[in-house]
Amino acid sequence: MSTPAPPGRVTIKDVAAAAGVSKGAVSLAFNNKPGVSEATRERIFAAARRLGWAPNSAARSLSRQSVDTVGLALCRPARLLGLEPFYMEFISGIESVLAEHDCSLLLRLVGSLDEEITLQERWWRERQVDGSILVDFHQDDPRIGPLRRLGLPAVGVGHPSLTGGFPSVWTDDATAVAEAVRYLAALGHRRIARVGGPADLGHSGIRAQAFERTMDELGLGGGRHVETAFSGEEGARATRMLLLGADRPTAIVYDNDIMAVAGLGVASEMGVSVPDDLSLLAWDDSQLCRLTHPTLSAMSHDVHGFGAEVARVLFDVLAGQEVSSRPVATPSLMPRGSTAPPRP
Amino acid sequence: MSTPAPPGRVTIKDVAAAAGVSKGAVSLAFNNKPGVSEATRERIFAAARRLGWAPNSAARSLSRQSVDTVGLALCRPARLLGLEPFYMEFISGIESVLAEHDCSLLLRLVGSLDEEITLQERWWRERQVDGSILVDFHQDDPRIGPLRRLGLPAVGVGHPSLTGGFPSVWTDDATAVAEAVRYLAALGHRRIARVGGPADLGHSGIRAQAFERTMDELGLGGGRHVETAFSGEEGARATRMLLLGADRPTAIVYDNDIMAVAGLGVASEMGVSVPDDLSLLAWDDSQLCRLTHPTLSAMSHDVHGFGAEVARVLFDVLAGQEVSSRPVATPSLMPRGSTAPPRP
DNA sequence: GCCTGGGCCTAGACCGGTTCACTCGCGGGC
DNA sequence: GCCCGCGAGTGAACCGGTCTAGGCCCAGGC
Repeated sequence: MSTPAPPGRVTIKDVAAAAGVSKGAVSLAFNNKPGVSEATRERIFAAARRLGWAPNSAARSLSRQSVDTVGLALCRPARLLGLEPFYMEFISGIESVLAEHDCSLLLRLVGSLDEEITLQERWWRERQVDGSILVDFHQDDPRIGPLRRLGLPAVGVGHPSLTGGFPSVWTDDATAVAEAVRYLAALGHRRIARVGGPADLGHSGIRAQAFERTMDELGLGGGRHVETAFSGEEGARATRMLLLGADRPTAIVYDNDIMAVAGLGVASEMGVSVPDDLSLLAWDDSQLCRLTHPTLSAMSHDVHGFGAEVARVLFDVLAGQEVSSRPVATPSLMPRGSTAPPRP
Repeated sequence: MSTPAPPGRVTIKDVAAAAGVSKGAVSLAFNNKPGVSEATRERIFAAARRLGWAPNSAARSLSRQSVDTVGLALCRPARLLGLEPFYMEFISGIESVLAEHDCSLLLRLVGSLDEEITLQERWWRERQVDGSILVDFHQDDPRIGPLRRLGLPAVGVGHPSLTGGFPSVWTDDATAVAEAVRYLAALGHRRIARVGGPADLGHSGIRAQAFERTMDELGLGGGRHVETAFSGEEGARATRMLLLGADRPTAIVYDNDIMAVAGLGVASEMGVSVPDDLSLLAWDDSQLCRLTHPTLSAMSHDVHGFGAEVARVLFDVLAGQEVSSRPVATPSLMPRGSTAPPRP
């Protein structure tokens, strides 16, 4: 055929010329708006295809005043993130919904919440994002004030009591912790410990409280927790500490999968048999829980769906709807090989 | 003070007016270009700070003809990705370099290489990215033709023989595999097996060849491999198969960490003692390898640095330099608790 | 026959930056 | 005294789309 692609970049003007119409018509055709006849529309598409044209996103963003991009900053060292199956799964859930809207995810790893504040301010001021997803809320999270003042459209991942006015999506961790503890108690465990995240991290705090409350209700005393930073190494250290201490627990609940795996390693290293001498319960239930021996019982939830729901709420926010916070399904127990009645 | 931020969005014009200069001067000041005096520059910065202004990125992209964003599409199911510590670490390495250039990473999970081709074409045609990072090359990778024709600036992660003309960054897997096999042979192992990725995946193919060649050289016969899709489950299945088959191997080399962990679980489940009855060698050496009992010996490399180097090469490409492919450090053996001489 | 209305399409303003050609004022050299 | 050059700063074109106001034409109603 003829008309090889022009040497420089091809713009809407070239397409318009090739189809014998004005720029406006091309724009209408490509945005599926009325105002061009079917025949013309076809001609325009043909010309665009022939020239290999697609609308320049910067130009479109400029006049549309929206960039079809949302931001997500993760504030944990990469070494930990890579190990947490949670996030990739969560991200993929987010993306599955974004893709339906031709929207992109801007991902950034940051070192601290202050760094995230700076980043989000830049993203918003420079209009690099239409809105953001905020995760890992802390008690009195420092991001809330600055970002709310900024007017950044955002959705928070975490209990509404933590997200300070940002619409939120959360799992009911308190109920899930209660279920976990009651299950272990029902098996006959009386000395139950918990290896959690840092207490100032919102959901860790909630889980910690729920743990103590449930233990109290069952008349098992406060129960011990150890705080860690979610890393496998610290999970191992915490487990070692618990197993070496007086009043060794017969069951341990972990705040994520990786620490539970590490705990299993420690038990094996110390010659403590799982589940005979020690029951272990993981959290999140990634595939990792099925790879160990024994397999890990876990509090299981649909992380992909969680991410998807978060994205949906963000779109509601962006559409200007007044959205209310909403919970997604509560994690539920998936018993496997690492939990059993304690040895008499 | 006075001058509260204007109700609508604030633009360069507002800042110019507030500082009593022209738009051009503001632009010069903000881009650290000569043409404005120190005093004026200060006044402009003060005004911008007061109004909370930052240059609109869409507008800047439009006139600069660059978007300061690079693309990365990952083509593996999220369920696997989340488990592979490799990618998050790799991404964080990429970002560490991008951040220095005020550049963002556009990340997308795709389902197939064809989907990736479509995506990259869109990204490039719409100028959503200045360039891309291509990973997971296959033999005769279908992305090469279309994307090279497109003129997409990109860097390939993988041996130059795979990346079809895209400048590449790679680790010398062949040498690393040879080291792994020689090490096991030196311990006294004669029946060594390998659990690898799909053979049509470039680096798996290279490792497979190197494995066979090295086994041959050592007079140990071809050696057995099993192909998997990198998932823990398949790693477990492959291990089970090897251990149940005739001529059970005394050592197994895995293509990533997660399969090695799964292999360890299977050994434990089958009552095969590691390392006494079976040696296991992982690949990548994420933190995971230190969490199991016994700890996993692994071929170790600096994944973060790998990602950083890839980003650096991409910037060279974007700067229009004629760059040549380059290797990063070869993975090297990190012996731990999962390898030992075979029981006599 | 005239007016109305709707379908199709165009011209041009506009989004908010960057950049280039140009002006202005001033100091220095001869 | 005149010219040159340079630093500072301006105005307008430009990037490539979207979108609004309006023009033209034809069918239909009274």
